[in-house]
Amino acid sequence: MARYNPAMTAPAPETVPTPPPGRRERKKQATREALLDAAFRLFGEKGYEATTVEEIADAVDVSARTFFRYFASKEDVALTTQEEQFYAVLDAFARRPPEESVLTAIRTAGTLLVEALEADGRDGRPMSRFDCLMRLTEESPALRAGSMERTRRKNDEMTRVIAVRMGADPETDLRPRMFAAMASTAFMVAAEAHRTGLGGFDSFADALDAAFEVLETGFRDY
Amino acid sequence: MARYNPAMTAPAPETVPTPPPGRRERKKQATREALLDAAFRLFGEKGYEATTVEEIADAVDVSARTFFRYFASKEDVALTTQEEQFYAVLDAFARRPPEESVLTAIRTAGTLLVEALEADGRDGRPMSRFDCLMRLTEESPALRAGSMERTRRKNDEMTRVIAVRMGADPETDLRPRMFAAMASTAFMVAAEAHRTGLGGFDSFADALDAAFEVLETGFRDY
DNA sequence: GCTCAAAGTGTCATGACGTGACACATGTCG
DNA sequence: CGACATGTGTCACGTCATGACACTTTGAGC
Repeated sequence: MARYNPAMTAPAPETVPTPPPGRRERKKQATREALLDAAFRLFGEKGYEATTVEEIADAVDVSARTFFRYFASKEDVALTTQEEQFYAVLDAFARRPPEESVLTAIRTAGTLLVEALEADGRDGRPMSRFDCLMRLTEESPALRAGSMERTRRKNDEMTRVIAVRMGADPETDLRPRMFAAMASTAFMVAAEAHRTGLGGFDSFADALDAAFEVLETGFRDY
Repeated sequence: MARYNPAMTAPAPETVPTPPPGRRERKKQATREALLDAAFRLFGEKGYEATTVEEIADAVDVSARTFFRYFASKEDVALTTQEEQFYAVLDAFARRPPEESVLTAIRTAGTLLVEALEADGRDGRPMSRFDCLMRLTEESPALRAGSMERTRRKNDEMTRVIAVRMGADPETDLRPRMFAAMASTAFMVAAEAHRTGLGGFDSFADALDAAFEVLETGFRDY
């Protein structure tokens, strides 16, 4: 497993679809970011359940109603980050060299990304959203539930990409879907192991690697 | 689980822990059952989200406050059934002959139970809670989320039982936990396939068998 | 049978999440 | 500037969930 991170994504050179964002759009983005920041700061200080939407909105000096125009729910503001991370993994997976097996490609893509995220949180930074979310997910069953449901929905997309690599039809062949779900399972078990200290892994990346190793070895011979 | 079908489990001959349930206890059980019945009837008629706790309580002629003394939440009343089914599988798994592999034992236990549940729903019965719950879970993301989170929590118990069969230490060895999670995954993917018609399985049991077959075959060679 | 304590229930109040309606203000563009 | 679109605040409402307290039923002991 590669241990460091070779320049991951060369963002596809898009055909300048950037109509210079006007003041309105900029303000919107600023508000959104401010809400995210306030939310994670408060979540970190008081916990997820104990933080109310009103507090988040107040911290940014907008009405609670406005909060809900940016995020569908309190859960949403917490899990948006995770959603982005999922797409990062999906993207990295799709870019792995085609000669890699499905499992190897997912494993590599996932591990590299997690390592990058973890490195990001070090060097005295207050606490990355990644780490914060990890703690929140440990603390709140409701959030965990939401997180899993989102993962499940995203698995449709993962399934399609896997099916392409396998040359299988995801509508009739259960394997792509099962593989996607099994990979998600590896992530979730690794997260749980890391959060709760189970297995004594030093990092999420280590736990994830161990989880994938189990997938690699298989289930049959026990 | 069957609405009737008295004592499918030969209850371990316990040392007469049955202090003849008095009128109080009987009334409580009756209320609980009535709430469950009303809930599933309304859920079936109007859907999960559209049914309010007040309606359920009214249907049984108790206050909404009382409802919450029987069930922690609306979700709870819907998923209690599933919880029982989980324990049925866990129990059946634990009773499989010790020479069976972990995977075979889970697969057999799960498939047998699902077949029994499905058979239960046939022959003109209105609609078993099993089927109803399947539909609800399809319809409501919130319920699905809750269902998965509960499954995840239950996996701790499954992990322990698997660890025993493997002779492994669940605190340091990730495998039992991963196997438990993978088995749950098989159930969830099968349920999804069955609900959405994906793969064209005639029954949940068929879908489940196919999902387990993927686990059996493994992930490595694709 | 009577009394008393425990357990179950109803009522009221409260708080948080989430949404619809409508008016206001702030930007965007001709 | 003026017209229009878009974002925001305010108000009202419905639902879930919980705490507090009082009232009733039930079970147990005498």
